Amino acid sequence: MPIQKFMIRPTTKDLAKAAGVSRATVDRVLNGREGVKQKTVDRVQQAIKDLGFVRNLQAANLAKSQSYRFVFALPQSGDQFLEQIVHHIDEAEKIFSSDNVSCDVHHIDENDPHSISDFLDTLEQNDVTGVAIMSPETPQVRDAIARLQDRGIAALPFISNQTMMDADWVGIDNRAAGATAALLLGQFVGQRSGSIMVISESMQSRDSLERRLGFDDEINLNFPHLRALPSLETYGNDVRAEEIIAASLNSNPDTVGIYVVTTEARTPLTIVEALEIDPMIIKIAHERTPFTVNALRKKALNGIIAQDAGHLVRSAIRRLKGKVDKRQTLGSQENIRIDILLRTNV
Amino acid sequence: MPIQKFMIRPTTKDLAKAAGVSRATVDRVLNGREGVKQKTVDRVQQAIKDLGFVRNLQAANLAKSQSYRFVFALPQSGDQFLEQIVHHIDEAEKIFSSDNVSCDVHHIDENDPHSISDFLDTLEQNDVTGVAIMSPETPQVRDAIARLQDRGIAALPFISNQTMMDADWVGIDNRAAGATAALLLGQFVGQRSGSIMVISESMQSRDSLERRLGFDDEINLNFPHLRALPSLETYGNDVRAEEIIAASLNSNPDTVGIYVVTTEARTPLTIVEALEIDPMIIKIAHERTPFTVNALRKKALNGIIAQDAGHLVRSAIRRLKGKVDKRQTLGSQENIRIDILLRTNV
DNA sequence: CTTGTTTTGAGGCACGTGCGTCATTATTGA
DNA sequence: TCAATAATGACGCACGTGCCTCAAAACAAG
Repeated sequence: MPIQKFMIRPTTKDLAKAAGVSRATVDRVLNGREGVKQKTVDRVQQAIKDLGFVRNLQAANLAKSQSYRFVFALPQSGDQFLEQIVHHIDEAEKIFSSDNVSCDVHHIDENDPHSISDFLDTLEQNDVTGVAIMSPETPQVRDAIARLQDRGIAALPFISNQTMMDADWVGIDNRAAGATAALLLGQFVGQRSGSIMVISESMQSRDSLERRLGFDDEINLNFPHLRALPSLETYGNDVRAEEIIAASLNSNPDTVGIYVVTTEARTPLTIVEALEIDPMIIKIAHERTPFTVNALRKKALNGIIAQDAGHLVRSAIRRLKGKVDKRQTLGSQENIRIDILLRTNV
Repeated sequence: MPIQKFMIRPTTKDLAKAAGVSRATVDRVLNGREGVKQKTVDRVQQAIKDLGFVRNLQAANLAKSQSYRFVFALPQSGDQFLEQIVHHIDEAEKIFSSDNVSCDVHHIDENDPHSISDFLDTLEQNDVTGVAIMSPETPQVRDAIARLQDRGIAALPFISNQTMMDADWVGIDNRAAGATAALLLGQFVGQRSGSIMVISESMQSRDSLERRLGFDDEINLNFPHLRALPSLETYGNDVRAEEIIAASLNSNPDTVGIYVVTTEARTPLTIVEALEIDPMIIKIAHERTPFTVNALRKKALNGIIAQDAGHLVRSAIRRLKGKVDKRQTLGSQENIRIDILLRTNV
């Protein structure tokens, strides 16, 4: 017979029998209640090992009428990437509804660490089981996250990393993303040599900095004939953006590539397009949005370095759920890949 | 208050009250048992709509002690890609164990449609709830799949497509994958013009054919200075492979790129490497395996077009489960992306 | 020994659904 | 109208776990 029979999972009843105790005692051990002799605890633990017992989460949640209420604390910008995120949160809520997961989005002012901290402090364990926080790293936010966890609320840095929780966050390695942008741009430029314009909304954010670092490393190491110019910072000001981009093109007529570091690529790319520059100049931007996809299709953009918004959201939910259930989530599916999007695979 | 209260999901009890019937009748309607007047059915359905009732799958599975036993029917080749798939099946089994999912792998002879069909015919609903089938398209297999479904066993074409189930399969659009390979190769080659060698184990398989079609379309349309040579078919024979590759390089000294269509890139790439050809020749292959990743790292390969093996497996499981539960799985997470892997984002 | 304390067992209810049985009511046909 | 049939209700058990109470047993200290 080629097919193995399905192994019936042992229940707490089986455990009790194997350990020679009652179900009540097994229950006390499993749920860490006190009043059990160490010797008895050991016997039960041994039985758990021997039988390979894993408790039935569904049944447990049913009994507890446990439900998972997660909050995504996101910046309030009108950014298209953020819109995608919100869209995928709605979609994920449907997918996870059968696991009793519900999600809410709460917009925070990413420039006001105090208000973020205040908001996080208002959350109660009764209302919220976990929070995914997309916010720049500040001491206030860091402390608020620590307080959340003390109150028994799961917390997870989301997309924007927080140094203190190195392994425990959801997002891509921005340094590698920058390097990928550089490699793609460098290869697409080919043997031509010249300057590369680097545009960012601001170099204050950790994400932009890391991307830039990775970008420079790769260019310097593998494309010595290319020269990455200092970052042009738009500060979200369209007039300023237009001025500095035009000025840069003027003073660097050998520009062969443009790299938009920032999430919001709309402004810089629209400006670049209006300037009607040489179509041979290679243009790379980040994040898949309706705008960037359209730009790619009409060849106004040569490549997009992206992180899958849906995957980010679902991974965050799974990891928050994992924290609540005190399970460890499995690595390979939570690893967010750096996607390269071209015309043919968007 | 920024956070919405969690909506308590209505139960069958609520349904019964709302429809003015007993829980038994609600149950009869929900599970499609007969002996209920149409008028009553309608009233219950209306109540389902009104309350937005969705049955609690966990509780239902608990009551039925339902478990999902899936079989992956895979070719028996020693292919590294297939090894990855098997590895991810093991991993996925852990991830899905809390959903009562167990998976088995069964190797089939992909060249013997009869034995495949025989194997599928032996499966009983009691032993197996669903099958993911990776096999070339033949009438025998198609019919066996139809018989499976008649017997109430979910079936899903896996990676290898079957025309008859257009939308209902797990895998990538191979035509787009071929086009992506072409676009990447074309862009990497740059302004140089010349020939492109195309290597495949065999052009019999639908996958290879579709990739080749997509590849040619893209090259012809957007890279007129490049010429894709006729496919070199190795038939899995290493000696032959070496001969035809060397011969091709000899007669096409203007070769600027090499595209390995087949899943198993090891043989052709090893041969190419041994020939010590011009390192400027761009080399693109398919699928992420230890070999291709290593080749990418040491720059023996410029890019990989891949489909995420873990994602393929998990998607197959989710979709099989969806069929069994008679739910529709949500699109965006089941869409298998065409990954582009470079040195920096493997 | 007794007393007090800790540890354990027995049992029950709950969660939401599936699936029985049996009795009761509504509807139909003659 | 009466019997036959169809439709429905009332009720109970099951699934595996959490959590509670109360009593029984084991143990410690005096």
